[in-house]
Amino acid sequence: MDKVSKHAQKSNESYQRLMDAAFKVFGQYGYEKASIDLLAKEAGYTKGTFYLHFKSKEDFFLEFMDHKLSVYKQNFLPLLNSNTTFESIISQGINIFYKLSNEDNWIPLFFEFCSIAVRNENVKERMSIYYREWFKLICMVLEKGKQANKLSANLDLDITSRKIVAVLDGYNLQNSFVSNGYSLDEVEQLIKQILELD
Amino acid sequence: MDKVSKHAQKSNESYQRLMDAAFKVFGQYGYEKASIDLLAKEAGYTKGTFYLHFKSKEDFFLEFMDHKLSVYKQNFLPLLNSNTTFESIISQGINIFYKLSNEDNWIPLFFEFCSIAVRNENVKERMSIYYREWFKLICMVLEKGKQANKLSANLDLDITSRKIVAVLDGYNLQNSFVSNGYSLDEVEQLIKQILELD
Amino acid sequence: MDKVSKHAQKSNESYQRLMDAAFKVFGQYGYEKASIDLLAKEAGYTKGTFYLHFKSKEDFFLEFMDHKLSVYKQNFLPLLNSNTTFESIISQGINIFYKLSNEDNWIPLFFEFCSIAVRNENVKERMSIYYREWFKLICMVLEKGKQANKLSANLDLDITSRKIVAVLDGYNLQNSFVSNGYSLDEVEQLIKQILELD
Amino acid sequence: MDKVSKHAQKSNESYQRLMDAAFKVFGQYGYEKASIDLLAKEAGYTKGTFYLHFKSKEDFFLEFMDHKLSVYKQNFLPLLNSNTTFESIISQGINIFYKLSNEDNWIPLFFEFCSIAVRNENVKERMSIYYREWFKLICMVLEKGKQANKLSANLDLDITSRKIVAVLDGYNLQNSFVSNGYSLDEVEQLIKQILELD
DNA sequence: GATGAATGAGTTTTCATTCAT
DNA sequence: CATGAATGAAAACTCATTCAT
Repeated sequence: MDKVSKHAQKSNESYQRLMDAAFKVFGQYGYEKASIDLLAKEAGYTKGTFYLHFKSKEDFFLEFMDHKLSVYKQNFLPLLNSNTTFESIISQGINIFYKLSNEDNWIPLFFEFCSIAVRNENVKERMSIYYREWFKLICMVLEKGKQANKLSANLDLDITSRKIVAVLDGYNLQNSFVSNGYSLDEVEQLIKQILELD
Repeated sequence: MDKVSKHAQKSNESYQRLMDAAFKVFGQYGYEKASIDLLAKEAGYTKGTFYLHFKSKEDFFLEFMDHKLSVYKQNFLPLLNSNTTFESIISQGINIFYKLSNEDNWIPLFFEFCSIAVRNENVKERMSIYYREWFKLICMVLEKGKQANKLSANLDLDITSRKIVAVLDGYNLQNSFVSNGYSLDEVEQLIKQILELD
Repeated sequence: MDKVSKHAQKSNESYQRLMDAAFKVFGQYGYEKASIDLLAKEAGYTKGTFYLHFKSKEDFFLEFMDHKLSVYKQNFLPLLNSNTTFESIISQGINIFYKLSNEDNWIPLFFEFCSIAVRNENVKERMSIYYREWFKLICMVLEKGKQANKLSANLDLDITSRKIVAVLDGYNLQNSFVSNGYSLDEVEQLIKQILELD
Repeated sequence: MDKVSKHAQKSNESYQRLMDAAFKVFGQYGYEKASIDLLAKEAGYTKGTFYLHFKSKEDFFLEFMDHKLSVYKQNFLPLLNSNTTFESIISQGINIFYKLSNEDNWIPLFFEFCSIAVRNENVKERMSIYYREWFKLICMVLEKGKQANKLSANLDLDITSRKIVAVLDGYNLQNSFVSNGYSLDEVEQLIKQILELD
């Protein structure tokens, strides 16, 4: 293994470890209270290493956000190639959503994204992209439902996807603060009602 | 007069001015970046005066949150005594929600509440209370629908109120980041679908 | 003594002490290595107090420069109202210059001003003003020489004042690095040669 | 090969490139703000290479100073072997001085040397040597004037050379901050006055 | 020779909080 | 009631230097 690749490998490792640490630290402390010091220490490095990779805290946050939202969405891609029934795909989708939502730090992180986005155009832009991709992905899944004659040909997929996202976001919000809020079963039931599947 | 009894002084002018300033400053800068200096100056006072009324920034934030959420809910109380048709009450409610949501700083502030709540038990407790009261209020409205035979007697009001809140929250979230998201009409249509009014 | 004046008095005192500390600290360490920490400590305060009075290090430096250059020039004002012979006024002026130049920290500070001025437009602007006032003052003194028929009516005072300043600056520069450089007597002799007094 | 013998390696390409970079970078940013990173990059290398050649930033600066001042003086050596009239040699010297002074970065660098010298004995020592050599060189030129009977045999060359250097330094200082300061012609006129040539 | 990852001490700046007036 | 001077802890960011490759 030559010099170059050894250096590159080390660089990659520290980059990755900083990203991983960010998930934990930004989730746990929020953007403002997550210090670079803590972030770096959590990754097993010192501040200096952080600035070797990123030129500022905001820069890093943006990059981390891109990374995190991209990974988040990839979890849903298998739905597009699934061979099971449409109803089953819907259920699976909800389950994946549920699993991801319960990952430590994801919900706090998501609120952080929202909270910063309303004041920072760069972050807002990323949220916007994230939502659009979200809608598109759901539209693609719903399209399969139409092709399988499970959904009415009249159903406006754009609007429907937006409704579904609203219901899921609303569910997460509510469950963060109210124990014994409504259950996943009820989410599924509501989504099926929106899809006129029942 | 000790700090605790300060809660009783809500009629004070300085108290009110600080609350108003908080709505603006916390909304615009977020909790962490809103300095006491700025807060006090916005209210027309200096730091010293702030500490005359509140023992810490967190304390103040908590009291402000109580104040703000309480004022927020009061906007919906007229719905309970309204004499119009049930459908009209629903429409009115959605309109009030829409108007409040578009008030400057409300959405940023709400995200701030969420973002802090997931990490701070005191704030979380308040969010929890807020949501419960929200549910209760909607239940009371829906009860009128049942009495007017507009809603099925079988409809589980607890679950239904939760669904409605989710839809409204989800709508706000989405509209904060995606222009041309779904419209108020669609919200109303979806809520009516949930209520099986159509 | 009322509250206001007590507060104002304290404020004045800390401002003054910070200015005094600056003369010592900037002179001793130079702008870059003079930390706010040290500056404040030298004045008997902490960093926070510094930022109560000045919004940044650069801002402070500019204000300090104004202050210092203004005080510097005031030392020469008595020359304008002196009643002695023109030759004596010239000698006195050179002596004042000599005394000020040998004040601890003045020369280092002056080099600092020069060194920063070439890279910072704000500082350069101040240096430019300083020099122009310098020229003007010398012109006024020389004018007295003309009125007393000690100087040729043909002498161009603008050019002459510039030459004198150059000789004095050059003297200071040289004496900072070379011991046994040329003496004050020689400066006086050279200036008299420029003035065609000999 | 130890660090000390590095002085002998002045023919190295990397050495030369670092020296050239230093002229630019120290001139542009000043000693404190010129980072090794930038210095190395400007020379086409990386930090590591820098430390291969020099043991510290200060060390490098000292060596750079030696190098630069030595190159500076070499520009005047042709004057010693010139065959033209004494007056013409004087004019040539002033012109060389003028040309060098207007080289980008030279004046800022010179102020940097001064500014550091008053606080650093090593740097001061080099400035002292520089000035002494300067005086010596001028004395040698003036000696030619004496031999050609252009200068009075009574003229004290040591003192005269000091005066000339002061005038030149003063000219540079003044022209750095005041546009429309006195002109080269006036410098020449003043120097001739000092030499009693007029 | 040359690279660049990693460090850690140091720098400017902000800000919640206290307290004498 | 109200002020504002003073504090000190903590934050983002910089940079000379080292060293494994």
